[in-house]
Amino acid sequence: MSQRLSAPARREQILDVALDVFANAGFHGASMNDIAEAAGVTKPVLYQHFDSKRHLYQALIEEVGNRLRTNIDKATAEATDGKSQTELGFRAYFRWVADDHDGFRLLFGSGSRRDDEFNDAIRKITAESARAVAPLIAVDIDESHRETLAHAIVGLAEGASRRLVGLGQDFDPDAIAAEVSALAWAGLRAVTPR
Amino acid sequence: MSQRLSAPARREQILDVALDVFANAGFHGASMNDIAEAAGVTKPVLYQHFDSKRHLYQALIEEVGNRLRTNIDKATAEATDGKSQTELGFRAYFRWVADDHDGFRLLFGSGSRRDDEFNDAIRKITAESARAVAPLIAVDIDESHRETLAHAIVGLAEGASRRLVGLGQDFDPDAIAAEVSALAWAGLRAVTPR
DNA sequence: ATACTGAGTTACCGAATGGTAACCGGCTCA
DNA sequence: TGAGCCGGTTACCATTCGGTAACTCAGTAT
Repeated sequence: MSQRLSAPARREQILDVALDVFANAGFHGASMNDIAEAAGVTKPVLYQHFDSKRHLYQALIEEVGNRLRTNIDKATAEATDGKSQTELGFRAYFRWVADDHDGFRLLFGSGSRRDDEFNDAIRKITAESARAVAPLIAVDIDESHRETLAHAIVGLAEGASRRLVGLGQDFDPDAIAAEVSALAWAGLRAVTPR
Repeated sequence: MSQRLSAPARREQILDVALDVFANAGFHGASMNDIAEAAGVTKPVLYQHFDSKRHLYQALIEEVGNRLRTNIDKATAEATDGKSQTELGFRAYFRWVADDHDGFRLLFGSGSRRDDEFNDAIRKITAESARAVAPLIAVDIDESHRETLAHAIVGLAEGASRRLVGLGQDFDPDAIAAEVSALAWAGLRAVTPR
């Protein structure tokens, strides 16, 4: 049945397959047997590459998080002003969502947030996005409120994406990004000092 | 140890205690024994009031969802124009979050989204919020995009709340609501027909 | 030929957990 | 006073699932 693969190749394949399985069934809903079967091997093989189910899951969160981070960083690096930074950031975000539905569901789908260890990893990811957003609020405002608003903006993208992914259909990320970023930018400009 | 309660009283107490336990440990992380112990009874008592663990959880989602819905509906009923509708809606939302941390975490914390059945229940709740938001986008725009933007706005509140609840401290819901609703309203006004 | 390497399998264990059958004991009312 | 209602308990079962020890077997280098 199963092709014999080199260790690194098998590891990659397992990560690939596990993302699919976890995204669809969740951490608790997916058993190691399920993943092994989907990968065309047996359980002990998984344990040759990952110490535990948790480690496998954590590795996935890490990897998917990196993909997201990298995409956004690359996209916004070119921007000079806040407005285009906003536009490019959202575009990168929605493009990522559009072609990594499984990744989105793994991180934000969720069920990952239930576990303290996983939740921390995911919070780190959203916190990074928020840190990129915070400076776009130009007005003088309480630091803690600025952080909260930044997280709200991140939630904006998440809320839209959850629906889009939930619909199951493909969507045009650039079109969505244009509208959402327009909303976000206008909103950010409207924040006033108290 | 355990006080002898009437059936309806016990049922209420179980719901109360279960919300606490589930909110903190998640659906899978909390065992029926945990809940029974927290309620000061034994497992079979739970099964006298709820058919299964899932039914108990579902009942909680339903109840918490109703509280949220009711609060928002009551608050926005008095509003005449879109702007104050937005303000009052967000204020009701954040007030609910502020005094029902456990409820918020149960619905959006989450882990509830992992299960199809639970996810549907929660989607229904956010979809209702979105339906209230959608008419605030006055411009002529594709219906599906309008829906997506409405969900984005709901995500706005969720994103802010998740951070606030995550910090573990109490917060002033009205202050947050003022800022977030200002952001949302300005953002909604900025959506342009394509 | 032989011995080694390393990917993969079979078969199993132990713990946790959802759920249930059978029983208990105090209160109330005829 | 005794029957029965009802809230509650003890003790148990069945199953799932993470994790592991021991083994197989093909290729390869000597």
